[in-house]
Amino acid sequence: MAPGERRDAIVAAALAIARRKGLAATTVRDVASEMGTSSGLIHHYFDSMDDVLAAAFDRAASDDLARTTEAIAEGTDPVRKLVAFFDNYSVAGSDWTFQLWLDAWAEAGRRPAVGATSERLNIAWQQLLAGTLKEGVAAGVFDCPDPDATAWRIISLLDGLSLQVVAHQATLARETVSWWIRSYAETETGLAAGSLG
Amino acid sequence: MAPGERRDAIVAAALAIARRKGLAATTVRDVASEMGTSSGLIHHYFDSMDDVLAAAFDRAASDDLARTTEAIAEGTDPVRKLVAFFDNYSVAGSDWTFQLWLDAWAEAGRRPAVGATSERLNIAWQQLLAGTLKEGVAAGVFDCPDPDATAWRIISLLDGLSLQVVAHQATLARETVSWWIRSYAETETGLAAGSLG
DNA sequence: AACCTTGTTGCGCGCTTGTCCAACACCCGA
DNA sequence: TCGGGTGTTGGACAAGCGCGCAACAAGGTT
Repeated sequence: MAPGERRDAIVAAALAIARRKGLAATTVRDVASEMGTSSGLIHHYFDSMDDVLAAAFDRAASDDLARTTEAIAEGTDPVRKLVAFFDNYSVAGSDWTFQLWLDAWAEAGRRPAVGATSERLNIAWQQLLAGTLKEGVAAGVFDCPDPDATAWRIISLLDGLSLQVVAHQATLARETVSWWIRSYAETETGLAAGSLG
Repeated sequence: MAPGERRDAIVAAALAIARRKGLAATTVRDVASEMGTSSGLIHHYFDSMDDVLAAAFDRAASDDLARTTEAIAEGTDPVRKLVAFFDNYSVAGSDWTFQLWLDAWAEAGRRPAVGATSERLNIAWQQLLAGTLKEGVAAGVFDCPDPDATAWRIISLLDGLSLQVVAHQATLARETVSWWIRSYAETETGLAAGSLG
């Protein structure tokens, strides 16, 4: 086994648990059990459990981001790209992935390392969307005076609504949220109602 | 000491700790130590720690809600009421109150009592805004086909943007967020640009 | 063959958590 | 004066945590 591969396996196992139980509830023994190894092994590759969890969150968000970036890169039609963005945004996947974001946002103000990671990834998501918008504007498909600001607003509305879906499961229906977001994005980009499905 | 007063003192102590360390990191012993009493006392007034944290969060958020409700009730002009709502929404006050919301959303999935409280208060805020919108519609000032849905969207955008301000302090400026929200509310209510200041 | 590095094990120490409980203090009505 | 709620204490408890450590396995170097 190549060096670093074992490390990756630990992160992957930690992530699997975290998606299932939440970041805070993921323990050294959980990870070891998931891998079928001993708990001491984890400490051989990581100085502390905090480091493992930070790496797991980083990877979860990075993976989602990479997958979404790829999905967007495939098409050429700006409208399709926008749809791909919404289909891949974190809450569209597992609820626990979004729960990871909730955990990160709550801890961001108190733990600098977590805050830096979540800020970096949040900005990366915003830039992905902003880039898509800019392409659409350049192609004459979107009418959007300030794509950067629009991207922040769309992502924030998405986060705010997703938050209700994940934290309070009965308050808002997932389909309703999806519909509202698409409508809002149409307004912000000057698309005709229903363009985003 | 009047009955219930001791209970309030526990809630106040728990709130003080929660603001300092976070809702999730607040322990029975922390609260007892803050009060200068024993840990057993907390369980004499509360069935579980979950209940204590829920009560602490409840108090912080309820205070904000009551203050905002009062501020809105003072005026008669729907536009002024809407402005009052934005001026009093939690992030407009102290960052630490909004930080408690972040904590509560993250903990909602793990602590049933906290989840129920945050859901209830979220809905209360939404209804306060929805009520204001409905009044405006009845008065012919707002043009808003579905005030309930609009209220959810405005609050979610507000939460999503506030989240960035509080969790990642350098990413978005508070004034920018305030401006975006007002613009969005104008769009949703058919008000002329700049009506909300 | 002897040795050292590296990977891995599994146990257990020390600590913290929420919860429970027996005991004590106090005060008010009988 | 007595009795019994009520408030309060402080510690015991089991469970769970991260972490360190002595020991063993295996392979490469000398």
